[in-house]
Amino acid sequence: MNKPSFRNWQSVQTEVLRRIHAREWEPGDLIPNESDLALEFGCARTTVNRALRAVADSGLLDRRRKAGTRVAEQPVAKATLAIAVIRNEIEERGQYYGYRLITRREAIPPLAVSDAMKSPQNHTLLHVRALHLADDTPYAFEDRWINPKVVPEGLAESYEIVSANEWLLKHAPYTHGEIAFSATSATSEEAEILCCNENSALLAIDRLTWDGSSTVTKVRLLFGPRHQLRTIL
Amino acid sequence: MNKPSFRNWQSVQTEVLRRIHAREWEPGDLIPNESDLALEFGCARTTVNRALRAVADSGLLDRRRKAGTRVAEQPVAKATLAIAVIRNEIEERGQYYGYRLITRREAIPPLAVSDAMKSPQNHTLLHVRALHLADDTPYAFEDRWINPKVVPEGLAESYEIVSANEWLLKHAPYTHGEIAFSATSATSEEAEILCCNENSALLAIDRLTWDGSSTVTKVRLLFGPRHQLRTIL
DNA sequence: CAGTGGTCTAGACCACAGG
DNA sequence: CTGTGGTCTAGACCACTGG
Repeated sequence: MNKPSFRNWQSVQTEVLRRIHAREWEPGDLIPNESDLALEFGCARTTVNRALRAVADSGLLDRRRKAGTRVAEQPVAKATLAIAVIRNEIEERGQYYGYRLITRREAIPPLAVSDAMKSPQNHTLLHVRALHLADDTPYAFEDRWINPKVVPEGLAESYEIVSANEWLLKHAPYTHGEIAFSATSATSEEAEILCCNENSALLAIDRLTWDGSSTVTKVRLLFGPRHQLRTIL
Repeated sequence: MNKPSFRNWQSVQTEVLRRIHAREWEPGDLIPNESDLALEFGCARTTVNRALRAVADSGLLDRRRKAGTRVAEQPVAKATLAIAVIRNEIEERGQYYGYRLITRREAIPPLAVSDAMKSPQNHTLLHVRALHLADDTPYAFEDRWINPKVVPEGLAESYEIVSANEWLLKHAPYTHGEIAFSATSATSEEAEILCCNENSALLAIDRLTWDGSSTVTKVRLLFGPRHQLRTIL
């Protein structure tokens, strides 16, 4: 029985995944080190490294210097959600995108918001609320606070044609952010905006983005009933 | 003005991110090719490649052979959610994990389930329902269907002590899966189980896992009101 | 201290797709 | 057809950390 040769890191990865799946390497097992595998696979250690790194990133292997590489006992599934501009999201489904500005004003935010944005309590922020539609049906309600200290040009924008969602992505760079998914009951106002029943269960996405140590914007997106966020594992 | 030298791919990545953030390279711009950057940065092309690949993975660059590398016009934020075993999730918060089996029986699933699992309509599956608790408070309701054709050993397990969530991860390998997040109103039964009000908005996670071309299991996890899934961008 | 993974290098060949 | 990114190689040094 000949050893097949592995010419690229993807094929090495496939073989590694096969061994894990076939329980040739069982959960908790220490697998051979990179040099040995390189020898066995007939390729350079770099190639083995690339493959093992990819598998480790997916959560199936635990790697530690000196301790070696082990098959994870309880692999942590990682679901990656792509959060695109809402317009693209809708158009990629082949639907017609619509947008309607609801309100736009400068205001002192509620405590929960100024708090989360670490903004002084009496400080005015730009508050924009708008509706995104797919094929003329309400799709998502966007409720956003923008920090004019960080994005002063944002005050000059009306957000009547271009949504804040899109405008900010183009004009307000950010370094990092947080995102949270939750469920909430539609208030009567939200129900009216989204054309659903009051107390319908809505999927909410809250995002807070930072540019260095300043908060750029905080947004809550409410999706219509039965909306799903899907991805593969 | 000296050119600082970049000794590792992380520092190259940092510099690339800085240029994008500082708009030295604007959205849509074609950036220099790898060889030129390697020259400029005083490192090997491999190192530049590694750095650019990392940035591209995060969505800030678009790379195409021959066409070169461009700064993304509308970077797609990618939120990666780690879906761990519920017990670990709770224990990592420093809470006490509890588990209670609600029902366990072999049954013919409703059409929606047999359909999604691509199982023959009259085929019996194992149906397990259980509650996960954090500090004796209901945390998540697990409603699961298991395919005994794929996991026959699963029929011998009582799931009274070890949750199906945990048992399957250890004993039923899978190759791929789908996951969906949504919001739903608590039925009266769900409300009773989770100790919340009927019609409360609950966060639901639906997972379907495959082993090759066979469905292993389909599970719906319902989390108590106000539960959030959080991650960083 | 010594073994492991992490990374760098210089050079090479290749696959792909733009013009 | 040609320039770009994608990858491989062999060898080297380094950083971390387990024993």
